[in-house]
Amino acid sequence: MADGLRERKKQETRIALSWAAVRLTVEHGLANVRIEDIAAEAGVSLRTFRNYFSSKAEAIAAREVDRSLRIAEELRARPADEPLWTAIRMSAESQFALGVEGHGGEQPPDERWLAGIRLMMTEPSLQGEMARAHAAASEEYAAAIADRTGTQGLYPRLVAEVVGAARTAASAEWLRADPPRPIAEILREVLDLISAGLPEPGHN
Amino acid sequence: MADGLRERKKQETRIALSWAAVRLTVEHGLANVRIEDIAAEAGVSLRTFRNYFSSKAEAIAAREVDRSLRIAEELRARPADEPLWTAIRMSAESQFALGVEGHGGEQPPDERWLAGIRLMMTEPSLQGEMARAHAAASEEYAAAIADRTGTQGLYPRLVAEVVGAARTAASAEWLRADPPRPIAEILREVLDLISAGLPEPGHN
DNA sequence: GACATCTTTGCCTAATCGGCAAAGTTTGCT
DNA sequence: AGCAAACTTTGCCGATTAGGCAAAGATGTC
Repeated sequence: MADGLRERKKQETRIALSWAAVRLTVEHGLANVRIEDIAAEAGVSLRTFRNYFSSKAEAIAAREVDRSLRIAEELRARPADEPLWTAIRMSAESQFALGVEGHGGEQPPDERWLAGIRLMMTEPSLQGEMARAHAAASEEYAAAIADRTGTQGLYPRLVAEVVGAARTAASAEWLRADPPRPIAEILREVLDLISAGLPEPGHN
Repeated sequence: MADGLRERKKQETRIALSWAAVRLTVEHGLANVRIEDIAAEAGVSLRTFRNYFSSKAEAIAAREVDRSLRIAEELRARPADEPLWTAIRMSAESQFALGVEGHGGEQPPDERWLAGIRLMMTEPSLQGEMARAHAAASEEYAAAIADRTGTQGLYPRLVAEVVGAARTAASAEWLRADPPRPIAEILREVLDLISAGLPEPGHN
C-alpha cells in the first residue's frame, strides 16, 4: 500500500511534533523550549523527536516545507495547457502561507496568536531555517516545473528559486504590513511584479 | 576611529576561522571536523570560535555572507543614473560566487580543490546554511536598493530576495555544469532571464 | 500465523551551546 | 604619558544537543 497505517501515523507524529514546537515557541520563546518539552507535548520520546527533526527550528519550519510540497503537487495538477505563470500563481495562492491556517481549523486570525507568530519570526535562527526549508523544497518544485515546461537544467531551478524568493518576500511583507493585508493578495502582487521583470518603479 | 586596530583584528580572526573551516571540511568532510579543530587551526580558543560563529556551517558560509555584503556595497557605488538592472548585474558579477577565488590569491581553478568544494556543497546542512546566509545579507541588499530607487516596503525586499535566488540558481548550475562554465556567464544569463520576466521557453 | 521490515525507545558517549568572570587589549580623554 | 572605559579573548562549567546502537513494539506481506 502506498499509504498504509504506518505512513499515516508517521505523518501524524510529524505534524504533532511540528505543532507542539510552534505552540510552545509562540508561548515561551524559542530559547526557553527544550526539545524534550516538545517531545513530551507531542507524546513521544525525546529520541523519537530526533528521528524526525534535527533541531527545534527544523520542526517549526516543517509545516512550511509541507506547504511547499503541496504547492508543487498543486502545480503538477494544473492543466498542462495553462500558461506557466498562471499555473504558478494559482498553485501558490492555493496554499497561502505561514502558520495562520490549520491550528485545528480555520480560525479567524487570532490577534494574540498572530502577535506570537510575528515575535517568533524575528528569531534569526528561525528566519534561517525558513530559508533552508525553501531550499529543501525547491528541488521538488523545480522538478514539477521541468516536467511541465519540458525544459531541463537551469531554467526550472531558477524559476523554483525565484518563486521561493517571492514567497519569502511576501511573508516578510505580510508580517510587516500595518494595516494587515491578506497574504494571497500580497503574493499575487509579488508574482505579477516578477513576471513583469521587476520593472524599476518610476523609471519608464 | 571607524576601523581601528581592534576592528581589523576582528575581521582577520573571522576570516581565518572561516577559512580554516572550509579547508578542514574540504579535506576531511564536515562530520569529521570538530569546531575545536577549526579553532586550533586558526590559532584561537574554542570559546572564541563560539563568539564569532554559532556552528561549523555558519563559519563556512561566512565568506558567502561577506561576498553578499560586498555586492551590496558595490551596488551603492554604482552611478545613480544607471538603470537598476544594469547596476545589479554589474555589482553581482563584480564578486562572482562561491569559494573559488581567494584561497590566498587568484589561483587557477585547482581541480582537486574544486572537487572538494563540490563535495562539500552536497552536504544538506551546508546548502541550508547558504540559504540562510543569503537571507541574512538580504536585509542589507534591500536597503541598498531602497536607497537607490527611492522606494520602500515590498519592492526593494522583493528584488533583494530575487537576486539571492538568482545567485543560488547560478551556483547550483555552476556546480552541475559539465563542461564547466564560468560563473559570471551563468549569472549574466540568469539575471537577463529574470529581468525579462522569466518567459516560458518555447511559449511565444 | 510466521517472518520481514520499519518505528519507537532507552542508553550511552561525545560534542555543542552559551553564561559568567578573570585577564589582556585597544581606545578615548585629559 | 596616564588612566579609565569599553571591548575581546579565554577558561570553566553545567545544561543541552547529537547521533550510534540494539532491544522492544508495530505493521505489512505471504
